[in-house]
Amino acid sequence: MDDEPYLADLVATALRYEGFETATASSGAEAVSATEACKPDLIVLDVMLPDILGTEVCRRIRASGSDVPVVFLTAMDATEDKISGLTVGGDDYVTKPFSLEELIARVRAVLRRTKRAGDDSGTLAFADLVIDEDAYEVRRGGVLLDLTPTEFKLLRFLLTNAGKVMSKRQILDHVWEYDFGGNDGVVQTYISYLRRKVDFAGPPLIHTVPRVGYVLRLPREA
Amino acid sequence: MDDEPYLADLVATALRYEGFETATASSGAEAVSATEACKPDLIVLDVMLPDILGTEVCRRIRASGSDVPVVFLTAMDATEDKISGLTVGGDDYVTKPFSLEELIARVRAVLRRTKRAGDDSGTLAFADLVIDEDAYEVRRGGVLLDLTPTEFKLLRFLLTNAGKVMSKRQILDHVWEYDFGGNDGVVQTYISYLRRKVDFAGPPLIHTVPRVGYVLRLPREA
DNA sequence: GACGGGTGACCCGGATTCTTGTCGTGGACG
DNA sequence: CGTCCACGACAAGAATCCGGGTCACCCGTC
Repeated sequence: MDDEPYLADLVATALRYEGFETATASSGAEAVSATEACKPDLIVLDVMLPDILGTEVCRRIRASGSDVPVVFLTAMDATEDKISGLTVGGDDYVTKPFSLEELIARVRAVLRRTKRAGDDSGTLAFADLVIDEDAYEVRRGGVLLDLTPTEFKLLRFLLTNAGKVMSKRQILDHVWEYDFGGNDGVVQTYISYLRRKVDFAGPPLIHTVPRVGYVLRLPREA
Repeated sequence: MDDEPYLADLVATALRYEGFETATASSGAEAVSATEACKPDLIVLDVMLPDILGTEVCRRIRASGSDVPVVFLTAMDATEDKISGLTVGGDDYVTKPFSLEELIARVRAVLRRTKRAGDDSGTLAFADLVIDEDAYEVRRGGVLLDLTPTEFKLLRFLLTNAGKVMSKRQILDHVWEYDFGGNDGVVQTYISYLRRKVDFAGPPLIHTVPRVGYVLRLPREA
């Protein structure tokens, strides 16, 4: 499934954390056979594999008659990868280095799209806060908010974990790219940015739990 | 399982005390083989091991097809494992120095999450006292209490051991970090703080057993 | 070169933690 | 019955830690 072993584990763990069942493969050949054995609902596939290209893996899987959704992991610079990835039947791709939060959002989006449930419209909501993942839009009480990408991902993470206190470290691990080396002072800064935009009008939804972390939740009753 | 022998024993003892069955390994290689032999429900793994990195141990365990949950113990300053907690394929991580109480709470949380029970929502309760670990909230008879982190951990410890008298020493050993150097006068102080907040309204739940310790229990019938 | 997003450093004010000290209680013992 | 002592409750205070905000720098793009 991946060329860097720890990356496969990282992805698998993050997905398991979100309640998905996972299996990993360490080579393209293994990935093909594992797909036939496990009949997965979705495959996360690195383009760079030790034996063959991920795109080739995807082609073989398709050739075997499976239409399982595939999300590619691709190096940032490789613009060619993107093109070939989607043309070979991938459903989406994420460029490295990515954040776990980003990957999981894509996985959910693809699953949502392929399962024609239609009940879930690609929006997340909490109180009067609505996130449209497809349009990359956030509205508070109907008013469109102008967020930077990092702000958007941070808010989406807080929203998907609404009611749960997340530590700065957890936030850093999920929202920032997996090879980010900095400390978690950044999180404070971005919480500050978000508050300015999200809690500008209306009751505050982003709360600090001192020495523990941050939560998205309704304000306490007075 | 650990690089500092006494730490492994400390953790094992604490877990056994909580009713878990435990086995320890003193090196990474041993840990891998012991995992295959014992089929544990969960592994507590120190990142710094004498032979190989804990992350490598985790990788090998995963490679052998096991998806057993792993909780990492990691040094805070961690210049090495900048590749932070989740980045190594674990389900959760605790930074050293930690309190046993904290570690056990994490272990329970991971077990709760991985077992698709879903019925247990992460709350503990005794009488009209309810602790929500996700939201870091405590309520007495529905009224929200404002506790500091240390107060929270102390109350959680008393609650998980409701009805059992815990000595000041035990409390100190479980609630405070394992390398805490102070004396147990601090326990008295925090019991005092807790009483002021928890037993403020309603019958007292925190009781002193002179010369023995403290208990959380219902008041005696008059 | 200008611009905007992202990061890390800094300072301040306030909360939190831990220590110390005083006071009160209850039991032991002469 | 009086005294002493151990222990616990709590108050007060000092040191530390941490959150919030601001600001300056870096780096990419246009």
